[in-house]
Amino acid sequence: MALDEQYKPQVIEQAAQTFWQENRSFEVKEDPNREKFYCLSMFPYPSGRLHMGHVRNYTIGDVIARYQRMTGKNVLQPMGWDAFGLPAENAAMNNGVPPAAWTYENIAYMKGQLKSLGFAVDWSREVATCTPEYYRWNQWLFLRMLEKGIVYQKTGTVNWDPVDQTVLANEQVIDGRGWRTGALVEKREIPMYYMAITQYAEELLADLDHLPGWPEQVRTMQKNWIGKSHGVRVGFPHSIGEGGTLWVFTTRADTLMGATYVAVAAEHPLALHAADNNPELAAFIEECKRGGTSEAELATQEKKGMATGLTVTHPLTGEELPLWVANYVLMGYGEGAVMAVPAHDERDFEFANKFRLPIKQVIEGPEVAAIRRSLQGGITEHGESFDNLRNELRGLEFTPDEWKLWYETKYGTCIHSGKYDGFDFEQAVDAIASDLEAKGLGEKKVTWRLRDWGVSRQRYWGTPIPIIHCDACGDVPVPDDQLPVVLPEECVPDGSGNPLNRYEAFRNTTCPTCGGAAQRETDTMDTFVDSSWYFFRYTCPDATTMVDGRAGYWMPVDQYIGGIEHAILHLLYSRFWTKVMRDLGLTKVTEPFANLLTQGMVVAPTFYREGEDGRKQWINPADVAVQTDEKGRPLSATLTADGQPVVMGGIEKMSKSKNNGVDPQKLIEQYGADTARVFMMFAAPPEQSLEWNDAGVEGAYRFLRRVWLFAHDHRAVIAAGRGASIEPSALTDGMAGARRQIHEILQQAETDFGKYQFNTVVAACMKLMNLLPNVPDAEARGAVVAEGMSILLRLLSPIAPHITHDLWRELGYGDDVLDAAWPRVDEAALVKDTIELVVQVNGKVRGKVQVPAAADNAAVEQAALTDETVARHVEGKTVRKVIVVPGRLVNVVVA
RNA sequence: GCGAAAGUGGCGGAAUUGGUAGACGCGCUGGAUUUAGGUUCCAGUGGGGCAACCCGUGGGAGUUCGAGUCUCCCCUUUCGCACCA
Repeated sequence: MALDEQYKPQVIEQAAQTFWQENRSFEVKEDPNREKFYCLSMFPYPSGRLHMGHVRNYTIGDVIARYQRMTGKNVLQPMGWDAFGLPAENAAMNNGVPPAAWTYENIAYMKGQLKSLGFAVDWSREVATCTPEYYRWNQWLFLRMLEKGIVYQKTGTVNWDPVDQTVLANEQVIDGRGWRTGALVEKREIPMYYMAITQYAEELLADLDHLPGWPEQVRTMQKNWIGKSHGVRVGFPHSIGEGGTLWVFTTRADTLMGATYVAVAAEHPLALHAADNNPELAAFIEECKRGGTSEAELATQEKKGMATGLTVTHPLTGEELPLWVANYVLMGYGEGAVMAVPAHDERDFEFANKFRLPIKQVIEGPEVAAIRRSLQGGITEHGESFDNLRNELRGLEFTPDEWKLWYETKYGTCIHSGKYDGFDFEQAVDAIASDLEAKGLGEKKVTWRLRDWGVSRQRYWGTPIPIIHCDACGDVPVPDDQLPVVLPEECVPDGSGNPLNRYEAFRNTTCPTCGGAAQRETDTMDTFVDSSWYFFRYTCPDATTMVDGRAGYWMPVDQYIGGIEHAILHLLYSRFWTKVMRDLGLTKVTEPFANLLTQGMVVAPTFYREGEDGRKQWINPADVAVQTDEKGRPLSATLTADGQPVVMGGIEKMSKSKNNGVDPQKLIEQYGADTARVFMMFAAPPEQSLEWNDAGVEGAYRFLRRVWLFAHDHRAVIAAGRGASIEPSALTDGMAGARRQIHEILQQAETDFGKYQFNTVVAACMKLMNLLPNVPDAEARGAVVAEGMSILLRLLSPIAPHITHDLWRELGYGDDVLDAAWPRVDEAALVKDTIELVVQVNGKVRGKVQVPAAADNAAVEQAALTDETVARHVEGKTVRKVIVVPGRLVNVVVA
């Protein structure tokens, strides 16, 4: 007994976890007679240790899984490892250990960490993507997609480090330079395999409307990413080289009459042709190749361009338009060429303004017409009349604001457009498209922003692409009976290219078709392939095919939980793979994730000192003391070790680079898993970012200890009251009031649980805990306290499973709170005789009145007007109307 | 640059979705217990004012009897941008 009275999380958590393990509490089987619930958290990359983001993600998932189980569902919650990827290669370069050994070691350690958090995971279904048993199905499906024409080959642009002679990931390019060598990175075109996700663009877009369980913002982001746009393909005839037509795509064909030049990407064939006898242009094109390939980098770089000296012909006016090469036009996007309408496109305007290209207004909307009227006869900042200005544009430089004032009109009426004058957007597009079509120089067209998915990676630690290159037979798919193509696990990358290229035993093979000597493809697959279907494999991890019938029971995932940073790529690729699998007859589901919860980041304060070289040295918050004023406002911070000041760097995402991480392991050792879980659920709602706070952790611990101590102090009371039936009408007013509050809190908690708003669920549990010691010492106290405690334990059990597991048994409620029935509100406990109404005068609160719950509006009005303060504010004024919101408030409108 | 969000006390956040702004927790202040530190317990805590009251949800306008919530403009911060996962 004496030992019991202290809250010792390490002891009870160990005992609870042993109980679950011995009883195989979380291993589940398909049961067609029970409603299933597939609860899935995004699997971790085995980086070495869990970070707080993991802990938060898996705690949210675990709370949902345990809650759904208590509502009676057959709940599957699996776990596995996204085990291929770049960090393993980087680790190998640093410490000489092969990526495989490093990865498996990390998995073993992190699995132990996950177990110590008490997650209700069915570990018998564990999957690691770096095992041949898993990735053989990446290869198998790749080959099926190749057969169906969904996988194909073409060239793609990569970041090339000329010193290390290797391809770099975008992450490895810093300010246009290789992260290890510091060399200027170049763009390089290499052959790659692609997955034709654009074949599914229409369906991927349309099905977003059938995902009501996804956050609106994620659906919008995906919609914009897919980017369906209706426009016109326009041809500009030219006589460059052997002559031909330069094609562009535009969504604004109504502005075609305002096109004043045409720009192509540096890699465009016409640009290359023009450069043949123009060294200056050739140098410029070379310059455009510098820098990385990421869209953000390309879009924010300074706009550069150079005239080719060549022209193309405007398809409608016959006018000759200058042909430019511009770094803001991308070869891999659309036609690699654009028509430029500086008057009605901000980027074109900026470019035209810089290079003094003509600007021709062809659209006028109501806003601009109004400005024109106001300026009529007036003088602009440039000292010229508006109409003169338009004629003089060629010689003037404009600020973007000036341009906006005169020309920015989204949609309007065509002007200066010959036969199209007076047409609106739709009429102009229709007329121009049909005129172009008649000349064979254009037609209406739908285009997509979405591009096909390049899956080839020039890296070692990934799924080998199952292709064999034979001099005689070409590129030959590896036959199914030779799968998997097993990745050798002993290589150690050194930063210069893919070690598989030098690994003869892997590379050299025989051609499956002719039997002659041949070479394996050494590129591996993008790791997004691994994560695009792992949720299928969990349902049948030992299947001898890619998936089997068990997937039919569990899929789709009922609740998917993961970081918002995956809102587009991972989720889109997974949706695509699921549809491909469906078309191959492997599944009936068309969307993998019915409901999606995108959790926020874990952030923490940062501190630093500036070194002599001006570099910031980041100091861990654990080593810093913050001084506050008497209201608790932070004033300054000092390093605990030397007492000298450090700079407060603001709140940032927990990261190694800012040295503001908190190690979950230390937290668990100090306070236990339940405290960690309660704090994480309490400090913020799941979708918002969560600010780490050591004092807040203490608060969570204090709360759990109070629960523990109260339960132990009131064992006898609870034992006596447990199971006793409560007759609401026989309770004293005080007791009925206490019981009503308990059920009101339960009602609120129920709603919040349904919304997955766990921070207020914890708040509800705290309120219950504050209430229970104050239940009046009267008849039926034991029964009410026992009821309240059983509600508290059940509400809390998904969040703090260990302490509630222990207390549920200790207090004699049952064997296992895991399968206890979810608490239900007793409507009879909620009944009130009188209610309090707020009385406002002209919208300001002036008083409160008690009225019978059944009072009608007239009686309520009467009561409101007799309130002393209200009467004072109404006195001498005319009551215009009285608004009564039943059960809420009365608003007296006076004048 | 493009796309998507967020902004409420000293801090994390709450607000039945248009109806009492600040639940719950942290911090802070005062008190009790303790040899002391810690723990625990009690009280207070948006700002101003003796008070009546006034002000207050990033800034500015608007709709409404009533706006943190709806509409428009602006500012700031965060996430994603196709080879980090």
